[in-house]
Amino acid sequence: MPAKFFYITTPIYYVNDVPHIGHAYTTIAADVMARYKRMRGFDVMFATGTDEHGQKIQQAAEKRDMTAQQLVDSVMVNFKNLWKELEITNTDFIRTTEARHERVVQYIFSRLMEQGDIYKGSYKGWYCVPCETYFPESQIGGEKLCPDCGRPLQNMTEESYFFRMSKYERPLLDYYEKNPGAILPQSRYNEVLSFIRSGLRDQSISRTSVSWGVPLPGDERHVIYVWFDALINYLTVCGYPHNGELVEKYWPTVNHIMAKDIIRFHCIVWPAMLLALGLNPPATVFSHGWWTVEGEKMSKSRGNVVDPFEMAALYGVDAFRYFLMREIPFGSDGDFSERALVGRINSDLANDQGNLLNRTLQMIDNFTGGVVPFNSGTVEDLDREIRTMALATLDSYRARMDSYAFDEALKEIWTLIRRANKYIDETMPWKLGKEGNLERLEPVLNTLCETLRFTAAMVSPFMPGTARKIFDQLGLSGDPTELLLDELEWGKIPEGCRVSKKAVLFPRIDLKEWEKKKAERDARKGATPDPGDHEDEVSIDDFKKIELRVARVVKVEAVPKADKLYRMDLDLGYERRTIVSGIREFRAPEDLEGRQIIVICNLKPASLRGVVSNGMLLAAETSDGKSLALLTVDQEIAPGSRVH
RNA sequence: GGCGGUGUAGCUCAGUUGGCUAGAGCAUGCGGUUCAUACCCGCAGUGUCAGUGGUUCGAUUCCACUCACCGCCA
Repeated sequence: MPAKFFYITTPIYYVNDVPHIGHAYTTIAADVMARYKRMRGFDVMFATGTDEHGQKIQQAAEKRDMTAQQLVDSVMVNFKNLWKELEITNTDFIRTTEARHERVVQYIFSRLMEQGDIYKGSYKGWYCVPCETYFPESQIGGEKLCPDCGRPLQNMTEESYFFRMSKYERPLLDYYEKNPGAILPQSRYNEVLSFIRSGLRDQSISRTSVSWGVPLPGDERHVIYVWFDALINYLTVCGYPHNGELVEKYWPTVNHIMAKDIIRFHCIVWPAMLLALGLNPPATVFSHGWWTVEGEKMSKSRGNVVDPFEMAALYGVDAFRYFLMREIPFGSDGDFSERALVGRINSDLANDQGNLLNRTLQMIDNFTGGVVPFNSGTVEDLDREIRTMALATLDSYRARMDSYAFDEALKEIWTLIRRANKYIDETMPWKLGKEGNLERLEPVLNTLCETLRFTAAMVSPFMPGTARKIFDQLGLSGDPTELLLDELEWGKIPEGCRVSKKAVLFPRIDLKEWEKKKAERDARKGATPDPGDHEDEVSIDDFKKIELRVARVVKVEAVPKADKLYRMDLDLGYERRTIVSGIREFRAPEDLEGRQIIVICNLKPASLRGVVSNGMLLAAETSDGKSLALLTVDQEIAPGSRVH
């Protein structure tokens, strides 16, 4: 049989960030696919890693008074540890600061330069220094503020090397038109194609303003832009260019998994680079959705970032993995809530799956002396129906897995599990046992054990630990994560297989108790708020530039079509003025009118939802954004008084 | 503004090329069962299938428009 190869990757994660649920999700999905492909007989290469270059890293290191290398060395470990904790079976872990990688980046750059796909030019545009990004005119408006962080943009002209991407517009279109499955889900495919059709421009791939990166061969004033550098990791892992054999085996099969925010690099820039190198574009680029948390966008400033280490510790690695893969279709956005996770644990894992194993084992202990009945008794239609269903489930499971429909694959398994629970009620093995009807009891219990064996096999890419426990308790030898699905046959439980009932797979979580503990955890988290980012030092003169004054709130009304905004009329003594503030969700108008507040008077006016705001009030907000306190004065003072 | 998508049971969603009484899981109510983790099994539901109009013998499914929300546009 000719060997089958499969290469799957996660993005390399930027180390200027602690690992969160988003990283975990991508990597778990890739791991599930990698494990599944191994069980289909593929020789799998599975790579993840860290992106360690770029200006943000450089700046973060300076702030902490360490070298960039020291910083990345220390932070990178968080990712490695998480993957170990989550039982990720990656075969490589690539860091962009490794020599093996930098060599490949420089090789590729030089080669593309030689063949005329890279040229030197200059880049002009509006640049945000902290975000390391140029923004198009269409996104920045008249204020020239960064759409991400709100800070002022700089009009920059920078000497830069360019990748001749425009040249690959037609070849890319040809490729995608011939390979409609190369970008999944389909909605992303459509987006990418319409983007390419609107015309491709050459891509800037170097920076002179940054020093932490791969030096550009032949022009040391430049550093290679992080994205160009980062994408190449996929080839480095594959042994490009020196290990032609490896490239030949794995590269044609490469699947890139990532979140939807970075598809353009993966579906346009990267495939164009590959075409330039004479390599095939990725076989599949799958972009999945984003998780909100308890219905809200996850962000550091809100303080609602989900820590995967914490979730795994609280609920177990398998339950966490199961939830992420089951809760939403791969490709869609979804909401992460601990309550929903607990719901899935109780209903799917404890009641349906865990209980099926538990009650089956108990009956084997009670009625057949702890040994799985073997090839005996009278098999009836009902037993054959279960067998047929298990085999059909295995088929549809494979089809779902092959198309990344993880949630559907799991639903297929659970339909079988529910059927098996019903089968117990239909056959009433406990009654057969008490009656001593072994003729009927034995095939029934055997059918149940076979069903459990099948479900363990199918579930093992998602929940490897659980699959092993099921095998262990059924008394089966071997590792379910290592078996081959295509060789899975019904009726192969060996003679004399002795079960050993142990702790239940998933204990039911008592909701009342859980709520109490959750409240305690939340309270503890609130006690030490996340300080967020700190600002640079300022001089007293800087501070004096900010004109703070006491104002009396005269009138407050909601801004139409804006959930969060108030239009507030203020009395400053020497004048009246209007400001717009985003505190509607925290205070009612009657709680504000008549109060004295602190206002920045010399803030540049800004129009919010069509209302011009001439200043800003001051308020304190917790890092989770859930509560807010207004700044005021501790006794009445003339409106307009200056605050120093 | 341009292109694309979504709107179905209390919640999360499935509904193939238009056709039997519109489905699943969770949650709710009632009944059964006792091997089992107060579990499992059965039954019961509720739906102007976003709205309006059109094509058709027949529309959740096709077409047009309206409303709401979302994605992409370096």
